[in-house]
Amino acid sequence: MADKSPPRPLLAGMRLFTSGFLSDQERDALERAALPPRPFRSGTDVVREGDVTGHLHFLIKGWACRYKTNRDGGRQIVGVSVPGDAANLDALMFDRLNYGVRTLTAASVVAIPRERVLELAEQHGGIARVLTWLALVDNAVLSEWALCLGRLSAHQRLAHLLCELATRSTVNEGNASVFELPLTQEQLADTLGLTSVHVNRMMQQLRGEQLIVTSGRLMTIPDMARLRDIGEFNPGYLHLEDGGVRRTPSAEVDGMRRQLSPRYMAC
Amino acid sequence: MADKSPPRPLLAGMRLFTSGFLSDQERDALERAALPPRPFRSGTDVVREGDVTGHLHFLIKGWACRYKTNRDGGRQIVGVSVPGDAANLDALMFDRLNYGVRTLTAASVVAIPRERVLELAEQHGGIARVLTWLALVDNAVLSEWALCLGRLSAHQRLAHLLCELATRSTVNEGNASVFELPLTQEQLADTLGLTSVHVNRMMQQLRGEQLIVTSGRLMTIPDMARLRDIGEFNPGYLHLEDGGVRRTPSAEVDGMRRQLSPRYMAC
DNA sequence: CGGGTCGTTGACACATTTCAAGTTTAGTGG
DNA sequence: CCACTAAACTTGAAATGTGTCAACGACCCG
Repeated sequence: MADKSPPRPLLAGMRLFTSGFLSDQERDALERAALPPRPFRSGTDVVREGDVTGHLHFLIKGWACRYKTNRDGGRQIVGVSVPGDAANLDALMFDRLNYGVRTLTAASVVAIPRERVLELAEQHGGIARVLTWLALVDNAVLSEWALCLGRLSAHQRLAHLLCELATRSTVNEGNASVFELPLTQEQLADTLGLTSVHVNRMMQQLRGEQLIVTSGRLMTIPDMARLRDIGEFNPGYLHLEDGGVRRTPSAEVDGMRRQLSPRYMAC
Repeated sequence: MADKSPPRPLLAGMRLFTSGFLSDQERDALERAALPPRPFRSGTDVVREGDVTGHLHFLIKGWACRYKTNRDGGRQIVGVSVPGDAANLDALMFDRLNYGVRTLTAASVVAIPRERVLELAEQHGGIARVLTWLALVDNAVLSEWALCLGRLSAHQRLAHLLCELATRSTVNEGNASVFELPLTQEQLADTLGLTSVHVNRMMQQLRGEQLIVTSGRLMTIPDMARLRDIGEFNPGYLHLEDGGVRRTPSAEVDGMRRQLSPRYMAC
């Protein structure tokens, strides 16, 4: 019953919470560590490339992206964050970010001081675990993007990205999908390693094939199955369903068994 | 003083250890959890794409890679592991890997059962922390690769990769670098999102520019600075120097200060 | 009404792929 | 140690996907 009463349901929708790793007590501790939400205009930097930052940023509302630039100004988006996502997990361990974080829409962002998170992770197993889990999910997404960038055609890449964004931003309703896509064609290009001109053409192709229907920012995918097939998109890598390996259930006795057995070869 | 005496210096060279997060006690605990090393021939799968695995794999000797394939057999290498690296951190949290792990040379691999690692992370703050750190480093490398794949020319990409591998595989001696590069041109191509034919041509170009000298598997880079410049390579993202935020030194009092101050805006 | 961002188009240039040989190197068994 | 084979590396010519440049139109917001 101290003086500071934290605004309660700040982090409620965060993937950090919904993934099911945390006890109520752990959620409370994180809520208490969170700073008041901060609003951002669309297209502004939350953190600049190479900044020294002492805070983790979580997206309450709006979209954002991580991006890197090369010498002659080429931009590569290396991550898209939708509401509920962490924007810069790396800040937990690294002083200097090797990417910038920029909003793609107007957004509301909650920061938590890195040191507080590290302390909490030390005290609470669930928090330590969910952080590792989040990092590994980011990893899985980046690996998939590497496959796309390296081995898929422009046509496929665009299909793949649209599938991913549709899947992450909406609850799937049947085989169709409707959602607000805030990325401009140039931003899509920066994500896909293409030119905005070429993204435009590929988008027209997808429209011509009746794979997407657009009206302003609204994107409709009439037949997700077909678009998934084109883009070789399989949502497994997003790990939307799983998560929440809570404690370590039968691990104690199991671990001993495995330790003594020479049958580990069958890993 | 139980019956099982663990082979002691198994993990000694692992980045897990050398990053300086762990106490002696924590190292011991990990050593005890490690299974006996297993030898692999060059070019064999440690874990196949999509396998269910219950073990984390660490490379004691030799090189390996993580790879993914698309529908028509195109392969993309999404990670290269040198001795000391973890090969499949994701196994810590995910039942099914969305990539395969294949040796690039003859190799020796130590496995640790995932459940044991999770238990240990629960009990030891340092272990939890080093795992998160390793995941975030993997992340930083993948982001950099995304930038390369999306926004660098073939010439630059090859230069960049050679710089990275040189940096990771050897101690830097002055401005030159000599190391065994076990990747075939086809494997380089699978890493760079190119064709082996084109990698061949780019390699000849680099040779012609005196940026590299090859003799068999031996790769010599006479002037690292120049090659770094070509490939826009900056080793920061590898996080070879840093690591080892040990406990949370002045964090207690610092954290409080920051919590009360409205100056967090300057993050 | 005016200015700026975003989307669209066309013609052309070029980096990279594809295909289809050839040559060298490394590994294996006799 | 040689012969044999498969894998790795090279080479050239032609095809093509994507980039570049430059312009124009649509739309939004003040």
